[in-house]
Amino acid sequence: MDEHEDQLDVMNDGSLLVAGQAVSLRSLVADRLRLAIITGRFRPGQQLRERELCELTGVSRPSLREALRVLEAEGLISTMPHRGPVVAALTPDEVDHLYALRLVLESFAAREFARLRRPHDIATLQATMKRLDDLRESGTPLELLEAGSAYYRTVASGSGNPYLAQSLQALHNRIALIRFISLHERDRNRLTFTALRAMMEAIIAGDEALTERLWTEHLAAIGTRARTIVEAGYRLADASGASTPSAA
Amino acid sequence: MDEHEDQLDVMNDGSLLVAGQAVSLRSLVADRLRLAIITGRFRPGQQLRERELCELTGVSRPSLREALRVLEAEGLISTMPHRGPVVAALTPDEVDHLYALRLVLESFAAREFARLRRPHDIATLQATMKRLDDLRESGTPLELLEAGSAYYRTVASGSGNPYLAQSLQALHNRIALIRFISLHERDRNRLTFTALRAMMEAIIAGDEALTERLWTEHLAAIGTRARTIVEAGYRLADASGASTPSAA
DNA sequence: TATTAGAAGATTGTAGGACAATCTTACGTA
DNA sequence: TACGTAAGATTGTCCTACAATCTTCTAATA
Repeated sequence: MDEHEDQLDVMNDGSLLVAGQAVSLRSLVADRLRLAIITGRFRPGQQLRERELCELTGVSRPSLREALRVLEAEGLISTMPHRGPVVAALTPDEVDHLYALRLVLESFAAREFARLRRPHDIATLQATMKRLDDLRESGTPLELLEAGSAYYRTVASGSGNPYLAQSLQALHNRIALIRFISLHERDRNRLTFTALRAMMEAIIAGDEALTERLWTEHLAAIGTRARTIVEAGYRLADASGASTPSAA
Repeated sequence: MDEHEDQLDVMNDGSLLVAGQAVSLRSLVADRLRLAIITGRFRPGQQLRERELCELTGVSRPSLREALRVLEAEGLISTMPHRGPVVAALTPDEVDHLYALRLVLESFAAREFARLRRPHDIATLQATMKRLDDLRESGTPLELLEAGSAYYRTVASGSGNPYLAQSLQALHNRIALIRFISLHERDRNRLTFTALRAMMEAIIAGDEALTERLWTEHLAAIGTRARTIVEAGYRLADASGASTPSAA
């Protein structure tokens, strides 16, 4: 049987380009800078100088500037007329707005996922959940960040709507640093693991109503936490409140 | 120390820039190219050559290329590795996905608008509706496009969520050409006028459920029309079906 | 001490050229 | 006649260098 529909591995991560040379330099630069912002190497509000970035990345200014335009369009940096690029810093209210938008987009994606129930997406979602379980005890925050991003990315992809997935990817990039900071709290992570598993099961069961309810609860919880982190200046604020699960 | 955080009347509309010089050249170039794409001067699928664009806009290649990156991030053009920028051309399925996303975002914005009912936004919405009424008989398609965009932009702004408004703006830019083509049909425009008025009244009345229902019906109607236009190759296809109002 | 003027630094916009990759076209051979 | 190959041309990409403008720091003076 000539079953060639296998492999090709097109569903690895996200953008797959045919061969090794089909990726432009500015894309690589944008990826590097995006990662630096997401992981907090460049702090929110920090002034970026093109000269330094050129030395750090090893590319020329035109390439760097084109990469900066991409990041600017994604909302990760903002450029003032003659003051250079600045790493975007969110206010608590902006976090609320972002999470409100995320709830609308992501719960819709999850519901569509639960409605379509495409086998391949289900398998991928289970694989990302297994990856999360493997990291549960000994995973670093960066590993957890990437595994969680894979989970949410799979949900977005499972909606079958590429534009929805693209919007969610951009939104997640904007809040990735907050998530990264939050992932340093291991006890809260356990609650998130439980929620993600329940959400996955609701999707696989095709229960759209339950999916929406669980997603709303989950986002309310982590949205509140995100606001707290930003209010503390993008740092873990070891709130005096000991351990109120507060899933609402 | 010196904390003068008094208001500077920054909340007029959206982005307020101090004087006339605070806009970069690449922004102007991006605006010009965006308008050319939206109004169909550059047809979907058309190959764009940087050299020609440099001559048309009168700017150097670096500035032009930075503008192209902005448009690429907005989804208005796509750049293949060594084949230059191409004006994005939507497939019928992509139109369906875009309108599905638009329904999610815009109906949420309208519901938030109806919930908040901020007087300033209500006044602006009424003004845009009046502008539409004034253009009802003698407005050109381009004038109608801009007036309709102002209506939808006001709805998005009325949600109070700037990120939601920004996402909707980008989405509207992608479908503007389809709307522009559709606006050449005067008889269909009347139906749209009626729908827009009803939707405005539902918002002002604060009736979120009615707002959602009307928005769903409206987007279903124009989404079907949009798909038809794309199927006809971005042209009015004078469908044989005479005049089924089809508000469902 | 407060205000203003000047200079230094940085960013932006622009120009030109070199290098690499791809597409087209013409020619030779089977 | 059809096909494969090679050369030319076009296009895209990247780099260096320079002019113009704005910000900001510093210093001098009222």
